[in-house]
Amino acid sequence: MAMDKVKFARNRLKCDNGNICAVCSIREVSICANLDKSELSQMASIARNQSVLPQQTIIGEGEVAELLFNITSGAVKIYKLLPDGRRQITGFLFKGDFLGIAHSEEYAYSAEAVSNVTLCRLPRRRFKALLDEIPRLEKQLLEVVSNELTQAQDQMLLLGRKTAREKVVSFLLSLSDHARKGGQKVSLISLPMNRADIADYLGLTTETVSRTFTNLKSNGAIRLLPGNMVELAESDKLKDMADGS
Amino acid sequence: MAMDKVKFARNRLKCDNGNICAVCSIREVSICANLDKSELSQMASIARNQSVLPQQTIIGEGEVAELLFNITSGAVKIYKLLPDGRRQITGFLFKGDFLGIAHSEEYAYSAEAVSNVTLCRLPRRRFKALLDEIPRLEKQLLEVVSNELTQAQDQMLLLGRKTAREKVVSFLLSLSDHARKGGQKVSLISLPMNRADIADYLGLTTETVSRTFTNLKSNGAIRLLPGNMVELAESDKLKDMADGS
DNA sequence: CGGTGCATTGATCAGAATCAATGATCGTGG
DNA sequence: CCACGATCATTGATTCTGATCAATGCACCG
Repeated sequence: MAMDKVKFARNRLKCDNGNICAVCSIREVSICANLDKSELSQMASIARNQSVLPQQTIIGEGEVAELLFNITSGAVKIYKLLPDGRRQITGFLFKGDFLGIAHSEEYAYSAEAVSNVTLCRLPRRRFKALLDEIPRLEKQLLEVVSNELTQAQDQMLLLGRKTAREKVVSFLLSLSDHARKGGQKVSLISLPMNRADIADYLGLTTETVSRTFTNLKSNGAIRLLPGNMVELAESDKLKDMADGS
Repeated sequence: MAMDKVKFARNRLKCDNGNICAVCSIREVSICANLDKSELSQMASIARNQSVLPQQTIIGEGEVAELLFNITSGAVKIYKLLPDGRRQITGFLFKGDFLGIAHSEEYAYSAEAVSNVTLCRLPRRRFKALLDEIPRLEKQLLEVVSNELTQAQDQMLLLGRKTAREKVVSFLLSLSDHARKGGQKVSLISLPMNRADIADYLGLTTETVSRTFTNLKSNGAIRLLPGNMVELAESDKLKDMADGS
């Protein structure tokens, strides 16, 4: 029965890490997509699972980058700080996202768990060595980083040129889009992060985020539901609001 | 004499593209760094030189990405537009920078020459094929893209959380830093782009950029010289101004 | 010499920040 | 189970930074 299976898997994990990648639920949406069995077992040999509680720091900007992570569940925020404490969240990461890529020896940003998070942890040196052995892995990584760059450029447009309302609507739509890719309902999304996080992601204050939500609510564009859920109106109308057209 | 050499090179270029990479002046600062002779000749076999006048469009957002470019001289701006014409310049590119990387089939941004520009043009399909043959090239590309991502995150911090003055000073310092890497004087930098470009890069208006320059000038932080040159004061003081500390 | 495009400066406005208070939610312990 | 406190979200009043509108100045070029 199911219980036994789980127990068996756990036991195997303790003494032998061999198949954690083979049974990984997020493999096909992660950097490990398209790897064959032997490549997966190479990955498994350097990978370890790890749990992180909300608010806990995963990596710190400027620290020596000894570990890389693949997010297997939960939400993570990555951010940069100014000396006086001003913060810019440069991204929210979810299951399947890769964390800690650094071309330099140090992390370029900090990362903190937003919700309960589980991670697949990889020593950087060994991962880099694997890149030489598994060309496909390097290709996947290049694709991941290119995607992140494109997203970063979209976010620059948002930060530099959009109004508060456009920023908030764009944010909600990007979460909705993310839910769509995960096969979930697109009109009902969850906001695991608090207002301060949203504000620091959009270059606003918590008060402005809150007022904008209220305003969108009274327009019938959204509904705020219990449990940090938001219901979106027809997305065509919202899509127009997101870029001012 | 020198004249004959140039003529000879030009003639070779017409009938045989063989050594354009071998003699490329920006090779070591570009994606072609660290390639061996045979790899360079593979690159050369698909590369063509191209000149672009100021203000000319090089690629357009949304177009099918058939070409990639390596900038061999001059300055290029890349940008994204909102439907109503608002513009965010996401980067200025200079010699050695790579242009047109797109994980999708379409360019994610537009690019336009700021000054006279010379390019090394590569058909995307053939370049992608080369990536499979030359692992080192893929490594270089990954490094380039990772670097751009890090820069993009810095720029997000700037756009979302810095004041007008901090933005302008950060911009000047980044140009100075770029000059330093190019082995030029760091206290005397050139601004090939106009005020509107700077504004659209920093998420400001031309008026605010202009006022901020005037203000920095009267503080003795900078001097505006003829020929779009700017002289910077001691960079320690400026570095503090760039992040509000 | 005039004209065109770009930069600067001035006056005013507006959107978002800041300062301040209140309200809602959740977890904890009595 | 309820009361309390802590944390987070919302709302209000006011301020301020940077945008907008408008005019002038400057340099380069035919």
